[in-house]
Amino acid sequence: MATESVARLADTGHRLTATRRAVLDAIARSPRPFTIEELSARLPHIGRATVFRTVKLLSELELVCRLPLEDGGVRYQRAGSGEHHHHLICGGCGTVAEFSDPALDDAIERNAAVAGFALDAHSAELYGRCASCRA
Amino acid sequence: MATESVARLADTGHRLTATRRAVLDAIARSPRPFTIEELSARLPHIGRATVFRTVKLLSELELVCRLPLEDGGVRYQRAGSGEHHHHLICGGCGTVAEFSDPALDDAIERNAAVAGFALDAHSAELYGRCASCRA
DNA sequence: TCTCAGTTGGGACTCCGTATCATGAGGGCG
DNA sequence: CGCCCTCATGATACGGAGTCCCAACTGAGA
Repeated sequence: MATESVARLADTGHRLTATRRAVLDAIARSPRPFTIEELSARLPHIGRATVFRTVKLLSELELVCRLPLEDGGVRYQRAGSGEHHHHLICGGCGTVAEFSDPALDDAIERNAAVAGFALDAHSAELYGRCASCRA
Repeated sequence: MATESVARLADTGHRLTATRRAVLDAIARSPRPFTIEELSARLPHIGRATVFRTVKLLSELELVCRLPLEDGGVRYQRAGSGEHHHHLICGGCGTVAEFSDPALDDAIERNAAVAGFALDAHSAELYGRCASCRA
C-alpha cells in the first residue's frame, strides 16, 4: 500500500525521505480517520510542522483525503480508491464510507450549468449514523 | 427583512436586545457574504465575542448560512429563502448563488440508504466561476 | 417596579495551521 | 563512489478563528 504512495511521490518529483516514509507508514496503519495531532503523537521524533506539510502534500497528490466534519473539525483518511468519491461520515463511531455516484455528480454539474457557473470543484459530505451505530 | 428575524428570535425564546438588532441590521445591509471580522469592524461598539455568539445563534436559527470556502475559510450570508438549499460559490468575485434541487437531494438520500446510514445532515458546496467572472 | 435568567464586553486562552530560517539529507551527475 | 545543489526538516514564533470566563448589565414576565 505504501509502495504506491512512494511511487506517486517519486513520479511527481518529490523526495523519498525517511520522514515521509514514516508518515506514510503511520497513515497506512491508521484503521480509522485521524487528526494531525493523533498522527503527530505517533511520530514523536517528527516535527509537527512536517506532519502538516506531509499530509497536505499527500492530500494534493490525492493519496489521503480531507474529511470536513459536521462540527467544523477536520480528519484525514488514506484514499481508498484514488477515484473521485464522496463520504458518509458516522457521527457515532467516526467510520467513513466512501461512495461514488454518477447521478449525484450529474445533478451537481447540471445545477452549475443552469446557473452559468464554470465548475472547478465541489464537495459533498453526508453526516449520519452507520448501520451498526443505529442498533 | 430584519423584522422576520426579530420575530424568529422572539419565537424561539431569545431576547431582543439592542445589540442583536444592531447585528441583524448590519447583516441585512451586507450586499455580499461577510466574515465575522468584517461584521465586527462595522460594529465597533459591540464585542467580538458577541458578534461570534450572535452569528452562531442566527445560523442555528437558519437566519444566516455558513459558507465553507474552498480554501478552508468561512463566510456567512443571510439566508435567502429559509428553505433547504445549496451554494454555488464564485472564486472570482465571491458571489454566492443558492439553488435547490430535489434530484440532488434524492441522490444523496439514496446513497445514504444504500450504505445503511441514517442521514442527519449533508453539505454540498460547488466552487467555480460565475457567468460574469468567466467573461 | 422587581427580579432573575439571559446577555454582554473584553481580554485571555485554545486550536489549528503557516512562516521563518538555519541545518540536514536525497539523489542526479560526473 | 562521492559532490553538490536543491529540497526537506525541525524548532519556534506567529497568525487567524473561535471559545471561555466572569463580573456587570438588561430584557421582559410577574
